Amino acid sequence: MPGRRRGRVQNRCGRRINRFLEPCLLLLLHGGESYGYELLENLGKFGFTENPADSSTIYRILRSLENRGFATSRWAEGDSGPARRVYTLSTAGDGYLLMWMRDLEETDRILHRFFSEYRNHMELHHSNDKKT
Amino acid sequence: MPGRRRGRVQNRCGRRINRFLEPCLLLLLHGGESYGYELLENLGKFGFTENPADSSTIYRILRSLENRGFATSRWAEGDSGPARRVYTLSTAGDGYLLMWMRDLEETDRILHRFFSEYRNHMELHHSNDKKT
DNA sequence: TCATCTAGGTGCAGGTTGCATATAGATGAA
DNA sequence: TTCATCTATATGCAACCTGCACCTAGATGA
Repeated sequence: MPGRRRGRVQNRCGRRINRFLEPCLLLLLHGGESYGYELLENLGKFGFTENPADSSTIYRILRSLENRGFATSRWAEGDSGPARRVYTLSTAGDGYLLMWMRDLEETDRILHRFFSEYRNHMELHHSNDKKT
Repeated sequence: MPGRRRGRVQNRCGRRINRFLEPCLLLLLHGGESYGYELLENLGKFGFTENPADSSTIYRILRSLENRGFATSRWAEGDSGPARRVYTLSTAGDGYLLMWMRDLEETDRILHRFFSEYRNHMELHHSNDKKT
């Protein structure tokens, strides 16, 4: 239910973490230069298989990474098909990925704090059920 | 850096999970009826201490829970201070909390898939460093 | 010639959220 | 009495994020 939309259901597909596509792209680019279309296909690693990521979001994130100095881009011809805008991660980009990693670890702690509260609460709740 | 805003830094404080305040409020309300101002204070359980949640968000979520039939509200006088709008979770609300729980567990899986990819990649990366 | 694939991109609308601000009753100190 | 402060709820706005629809255009092969 979270993420419903008027008329049609929004394709949120597990992307419940804000801007999660960004660290995924950073990690892929850390493995070597690449371009939008290829990155889109490699996102399967992160679970974007059933519900693939939207290409517009990817292109926008890549541009914003470049604007903030986390990557550089150049046009390159491939073996086939149209020219590609190939992105390379900068040193600042490496640092940014590390920052994202720490941020996501913090998110994980918050999540598990919630799980702990949930279990704790439900145990009390059920033991109260038995008493009454 | 994620979550920056023009001019000032946005207080995103690790709340990177979409609508995370909602399941927190649901869990608190599952423990018994309560009202906005009190809920705001009890959110500390979930790690909203250093950067407390914004009250406007809480009041909006409570209203939306009521609009969707997940809670009911009534005005009640307290021992002191102005009247309070007291919310009670409905049966549908219990189910909604359960749904949120499953959703967050899925989020956790996605998160750990990323961590696994990250560690995997960094190991390869470092072993390549040694070779060259 | 034309459909299809590859590749990159824009515009828009809907949803989420933090900040500023408004309102108002209750409380206690000056 | 006046006034600051606490308690309590609420609205408007702007920024941000994202999915969907749609567009352009080169390459490829039937």
